[in-house]
Amino acid sequence: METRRRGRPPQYDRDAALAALTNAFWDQGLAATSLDALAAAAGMNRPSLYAAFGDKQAMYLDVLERFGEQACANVRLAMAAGDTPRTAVTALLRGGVKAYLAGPNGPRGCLAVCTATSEAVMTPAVREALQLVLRDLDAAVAERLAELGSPEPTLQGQLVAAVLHSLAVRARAGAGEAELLAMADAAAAQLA
Amino acid sequence: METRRRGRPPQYDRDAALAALTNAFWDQGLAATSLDALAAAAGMNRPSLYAAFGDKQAMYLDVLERFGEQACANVRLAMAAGDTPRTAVTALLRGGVKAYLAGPNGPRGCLAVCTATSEAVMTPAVREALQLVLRDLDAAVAERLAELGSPEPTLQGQLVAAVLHSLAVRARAGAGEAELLAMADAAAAQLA
DNA sequence: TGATTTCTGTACCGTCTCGCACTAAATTGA
DNA sequence: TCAATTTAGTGCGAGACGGTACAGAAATCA
Repeated sequence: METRRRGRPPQYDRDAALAALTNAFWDQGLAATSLDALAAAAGMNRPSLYAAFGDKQAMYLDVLERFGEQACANVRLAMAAGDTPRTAVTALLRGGVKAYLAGPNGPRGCLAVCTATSEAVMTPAVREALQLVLRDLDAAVAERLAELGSPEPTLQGQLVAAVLHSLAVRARAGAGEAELLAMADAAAAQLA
Repeated sequence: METRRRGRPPQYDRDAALAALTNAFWDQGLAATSLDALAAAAGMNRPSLYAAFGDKQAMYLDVLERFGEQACANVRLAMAAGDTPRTAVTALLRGGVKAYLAGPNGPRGCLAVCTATSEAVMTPAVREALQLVLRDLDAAVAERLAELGSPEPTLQGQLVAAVLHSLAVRARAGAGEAELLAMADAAAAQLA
């Protein structure tokens, strides 16, 4: 098992702290979330936060990258449930709606699309990280569509991901579940 | 002509100042744009900015509302060029790509989708204003599609607007023009 | 010509924010 | 048992930030 290290054992759990940081950034984005808010959310003092996760932007980039990985895993999981392009895309978009409507302070959509985009013009590291997340999401959708025999999975994957982007923005802007599900079903009917 | 008012005449031009505030908010969003940056952009002192436009959030909401109006006018103008749903949607999406790639500090997409979304969870006024902008955009697209004989213009309008949202986010994240135009054309081919 | 009105510009204020210095605490190892 | 190591916690400082008070400037009006 895990070898005990010298020195004072940390009181924080890294995964739990990252989850807490994710939640804080998901609600307010990078600029609007203070270090005090991040520290409070993680249950850590600021010096400990710095030692564990780096500066504020480094924390956000860490959160964004992990979020992208998790989002791709969710895409694969959701689309695995469908055995045709249509059923796979329906499952993906409907699952997206559910996820985007969740949040302790109200529907918060997708952390990447809904918060990283704002920082993208003036913060190259965020722009590049967001670009990677978007491309990985496109690729995950395209890959499953190819498996299911879609004739043009790359462009198709992009269009399906486009609907996900919009569903996320609309949910975060306050659109209702029925409206979002109707849009998801219409998109699946037309795109797959 | 315009009656001269008593007192010291203002040195700023309201429309020019609003345009400057729009540019500043478009690059960085609400939280990341400081008052000093806004004042510098508008060529005004902070007290004058406050007197003319209210507090920072009021400025942003003003900018967002006007942006939404202008965006709807742009949608109508772009779609008027098409005489079928397909040509109208193609013109709209291609025009959107051009607009989203512009910006003095790099591609900045759509001010509403790309910056207001981040603030939407924790700032009800921004969420509601964004919701209105999104709905007006949907309606503008749907209206023209109805004119051109689209069988289901409301849902269709939403899907086309969804592609616009995604194009904006992708442009701001650094996607290239060729890729965005290919996606725009594929979307027009499938949705109209 | 002075009063009144409206705007500009400087200074100021309180709070927030980021980041770090330093001490104390909690562990392992010699 | 004490040194070494690693982490937690408090306090600090400089600057940023949002916003306002107030004096001066520039106009109109009586």
